[in-house]
Amino acid sequence: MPELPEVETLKRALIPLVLNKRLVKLNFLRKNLRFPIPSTKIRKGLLNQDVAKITRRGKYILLHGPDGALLIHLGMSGRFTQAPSMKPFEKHTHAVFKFAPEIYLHYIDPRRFGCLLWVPNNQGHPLLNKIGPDPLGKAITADEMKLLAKNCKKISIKNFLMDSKRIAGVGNIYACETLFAAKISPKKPARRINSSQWTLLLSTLRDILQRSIAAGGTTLRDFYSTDGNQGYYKFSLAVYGKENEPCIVCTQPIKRITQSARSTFYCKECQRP
DNA sequence: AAAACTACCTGAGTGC
DNA sequence: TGCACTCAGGTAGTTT
Repeated sequence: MPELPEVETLKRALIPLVLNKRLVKLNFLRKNLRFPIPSTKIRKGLLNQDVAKITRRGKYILLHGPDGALLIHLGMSGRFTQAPSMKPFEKHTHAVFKFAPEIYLHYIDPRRFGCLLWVPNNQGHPLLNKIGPDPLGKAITADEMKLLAKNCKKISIKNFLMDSKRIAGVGNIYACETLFAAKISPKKPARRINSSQWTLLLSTLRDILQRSIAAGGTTLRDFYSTDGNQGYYKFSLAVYGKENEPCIVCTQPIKRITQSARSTFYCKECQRP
C-alpha cells in the first residue's frame, strides 16, 4: 500500500523518466476513479507540453505543465509501471501516458481509491488546500503541533497523526511504527503530548520515513519491473501487523486494538500512556 | 465543533 | 473446487 515513502520513491523515479520530457499521448480507460477524471482539462493542460516540475505534497504527486499540474494520488492500491507500449497489459490499467520519445507509463489501481485531477496554476485545489504540513518539510515544528493539539478535547495521538488536515501523509503503518519508536501509547490524548515529546515524535517520524525512503531507493530499479509490489519495499516493521508476536524490545506480546475503525498495533509495556 | 463513522473497491484469506 | 463471507486501507463527506 503506497504510504508517503513509496510516493516519494515514485516521485524520485519519475524525475529521470519524465522531467522535461513532452507528454505526447494520453489515454484514459475509464471516466472515474475515486473522483471523475477531468480528462479534457488534463489533456488540454498537459498534452504536448513538457513536464516542468515534479513535486510531492503528502501522498499526492504533481506533474507540472506550464498552466497547471496533474494531481495524482495512488489511493490504496495504485501504482505506475513502465511498459513497452500504449497497450494495457495488466488488469485495472486506467490511464496510459507516452512521453517523448518512447517512455510509456501505465497507471494501475485495482481498488480505484486513487485519483487523477487537474490543478490550474494559481488556483490550488481543495484537496491540497486542506492538507497540513508535510512531515519531511521545514514547515512542520513541534511548537506548531503542540499548539494544534492544545485545543483538541479527545483525539488520540494516533488519530491525530493520521489526520491529513493536521499532518500530511501519515498512514496507519507509519503512525503505529512512529509511536512505538517514540515509546508513546497510541491511546494517549494528543493534547497531553508535551513539547519534548512532540520534538521526539516529529524527529522519530522523519527518521523512520527517511530510512524507509532510503530503503526504497535501493530497490528503485524495480519500479521498472512489471511487478509493482517490488517497488513497495518492506521497511523493517517493529509492531505493524505483529499481533501476539513478542515485542522486539521487551518480548511482551504486541497488542492490537481498533481506533476509529483502524487497527492499531502497539506494545503496552514499552509505550507509555 | 470535534471526532467518529461510512462509503468507495478489489483481492486475499478463511471457513464451510 | 467453489462459494460466502470478512478484512484491509486513504480520505472526502456525513453523522453523531
